[in-house]
Amino acid sequence: MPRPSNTAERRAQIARALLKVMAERGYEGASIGAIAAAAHLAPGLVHYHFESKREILLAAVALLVQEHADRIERRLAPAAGDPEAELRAFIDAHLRVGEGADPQALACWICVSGEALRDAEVQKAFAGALESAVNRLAAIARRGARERVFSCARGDVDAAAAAIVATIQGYFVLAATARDLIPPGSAADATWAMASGLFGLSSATRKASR
Amino acid sequence: MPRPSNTAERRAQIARALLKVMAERGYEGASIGAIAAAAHLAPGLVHYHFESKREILLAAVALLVQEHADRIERRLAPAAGDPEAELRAFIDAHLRVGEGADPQALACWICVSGEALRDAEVQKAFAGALESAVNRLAAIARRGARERVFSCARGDVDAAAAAIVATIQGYFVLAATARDLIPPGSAADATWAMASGLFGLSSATRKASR
Amino acid sequence: MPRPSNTAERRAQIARALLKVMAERGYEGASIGAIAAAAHLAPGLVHYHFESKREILLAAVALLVQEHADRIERRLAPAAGDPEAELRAFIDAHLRVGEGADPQALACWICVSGEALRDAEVQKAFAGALESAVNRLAAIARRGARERVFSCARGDVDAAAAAIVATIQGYFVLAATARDLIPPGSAADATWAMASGLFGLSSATRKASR
Amino acid sequence: MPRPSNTAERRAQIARALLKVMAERGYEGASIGAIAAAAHLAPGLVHYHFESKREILLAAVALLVQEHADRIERRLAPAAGDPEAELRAFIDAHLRVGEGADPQALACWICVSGEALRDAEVQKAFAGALESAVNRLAAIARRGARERVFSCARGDVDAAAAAIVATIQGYFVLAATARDLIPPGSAADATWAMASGLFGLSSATRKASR
DNA sequence: GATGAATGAGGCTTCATTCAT
DNA sequence: TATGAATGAAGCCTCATTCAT
Repeated sequence: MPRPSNTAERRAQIARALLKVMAERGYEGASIGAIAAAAHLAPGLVHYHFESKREILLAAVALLVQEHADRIERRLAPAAGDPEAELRAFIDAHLRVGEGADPQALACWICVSGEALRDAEVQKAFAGALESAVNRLAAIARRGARERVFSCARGDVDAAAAAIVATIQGYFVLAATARDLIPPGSAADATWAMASGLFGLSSATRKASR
Repeated sequence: MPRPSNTAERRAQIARALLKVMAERGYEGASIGAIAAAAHLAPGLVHYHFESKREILLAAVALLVQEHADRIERRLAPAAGDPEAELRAFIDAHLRVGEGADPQALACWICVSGEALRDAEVQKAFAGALESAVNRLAAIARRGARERVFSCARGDVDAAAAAIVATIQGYFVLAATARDLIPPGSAADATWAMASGLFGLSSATRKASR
Repeated sequence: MPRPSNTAERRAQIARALLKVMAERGYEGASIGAIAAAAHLAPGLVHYHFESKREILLAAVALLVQEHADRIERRLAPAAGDPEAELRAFIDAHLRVGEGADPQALACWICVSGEALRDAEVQKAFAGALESAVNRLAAIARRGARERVFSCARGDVDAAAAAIVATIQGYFVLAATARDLIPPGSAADATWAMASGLFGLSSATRKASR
Repeated sequence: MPRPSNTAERRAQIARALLKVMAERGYEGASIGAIAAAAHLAPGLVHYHFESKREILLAAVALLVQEHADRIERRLAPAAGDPEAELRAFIDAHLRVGEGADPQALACWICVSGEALRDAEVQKAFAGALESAVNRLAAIARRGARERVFSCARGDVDAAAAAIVATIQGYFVLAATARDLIPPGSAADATWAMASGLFGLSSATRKASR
């Protein structure tokens, strides 16, 4: 009678430990030993639950992406149905809180972007997360266009969505590496102003922001 | 008969080799041996010219930053005096060519952002480069505001400049990790549209772009 | 099912291997690889049980000192209670056997004295061993003085003890580096004669020696 | 017309630099670069004047030995002709000043004893120096015996001389590694007392010491 | 003689991974 | 499942030595 498997929790525990260590030492710097220590596990156990260090990274990225997505959706929910409010919520969810919140996730996100350059699987997960964001934004934009709230040429929606995601991503990098360059509290507002430029929102609407 | 020192060139040679290797293997993955090989030098020579691997990184970052700055200035020169043209040139210099150009530099830039998280010196250099960009942009914006080309609240100039730099930085990340998300050729235009939103450029002006 | 730790034995095994290698190649010359080989272990294992090479040295010194102390005490036991016999036993234990015995320990002792110059911890252990010897001798001398066997000014006891220890230490060096200078079998006798000079032992007593 | 050779001075300069560096880093720790720096020379020059690092060591040992011998002879000169005074001068020359004097030479001496274990040439030089000391002492002792100042069995002279040299050597080690064990100023006196034991000097004579 | 660059071997250490228990 | 030991491959760095100038 095999004891009930706890592999799932263990895996999450280990993946989370990697995020913790990776945030301050990077992926290469996160040794199995350090990960095990952070997870309060014996080193040998790590390779019982994961084939390789890379597998842990993949699990960690999945965790990171999932938790981020969940958070965004939670923030988006109240604004459901109102494109402008949704757009604003989307931006705020990323930058109003995200600006200072969870520096660990921020650091990991940067690390992951680096690993994505060299690991196809990581790249896929990372790009997938970005794509989801773009798609989410594009959906909002399309609805806004349909409802005449946004004025955006059909074909430009994807470009616009990508631009906003790029801005958010760029703010992440700045926040993590050159925070002083961002006037406090300006990220979300400036992004909103930029989005206004993209979607032809009126000045009036823009002023109303925040 | 003192031999003429060739340390300066050697250092540049080695730093450039690091950029080459780092682009495809990351900083940690760029072993001294690999760097030496890429520079066509004996391994031992690397540590003759550099105290440590980290020193090479610092030199490489300096090189990267300097060459980037030079390129930008070259692109900005023709537009000197015309704020709108300068802004456009600034964006184009980063995203029109940069989009596909020099993937090596792009990858290195991402790597460096990651190292900046853990190394104060790298962080300083990286943040310094971003700050230069922000300052350059802010100067353009201030002039534009003074000349009534841009409408931008005094205090928002820095925020606006940071926002544009963030967007560019974000496009770099997307270009390196999720290129498919960027409709070809859209980066510069979308950024211009966003900048228009920030600086209150009229539709008319916007259409004229590119 | 925690595996029973064998670290203690392994550490001793490795420390002993260091002594072995150090005896013929010196401390610097004792590479981790050579130590591992002498201990019949994989190289990587050495650093599993020791933080650094220096830690091995410290353990080895402790071992060396302990084993030496044990040997001395064993030799001293039969003479317990008779100051003169104890003094003689102390000298013989170091020089009668020590003269030719265990050249490995002898060489290591010299090496350690050298390392003590540069490593505070080693110095502490080395000086501690010497101090123990001095104290042991001083205790014997004090008792001898109390019992009127030795005539020794109160304050000179420590100086006398140190002098004898110095002589022994000096013989070690000579034995290891210039054996020919020591007429065979003369070390213990000459030291005894010198001790007699220090403690005012009568000629008669002196002739009785050995 | 070749420029006049300065090799001799250069060699001495380099050998002396080795002594300086070796005193604080040991022989292995004295890299050619460090030696060159200490000698204010370019690294490449060292191997122009010496075949190998080992050659420098041999030269340095010779220097050390020679300078020591010179110093001793200078100290011995005033006492020439009086065996007891010579003996005392010999001891004082080594321990009265030597106790605290020239810690660099002291450290080097310990280092050299260690190298002597592994290098036949060094061993020869080191043992030679000790032998000279023993012979010098033995000559003094023989004369003292002839003049009835010392009472020392014919055959024991060499053993006695070796014993005194051993004591001195041992004091060197103690002075360098466990100075606290030597009551200040006691080394020479205690050695003299020991020598008295060896040479049957009367109490009266002993008290006159110092 | 002198200089600074070049070479390549080797050392300490870290680490992902495997394994016996 | 879990543990701690074991393995061996690199990696960074130091260094004696050689060389071109």
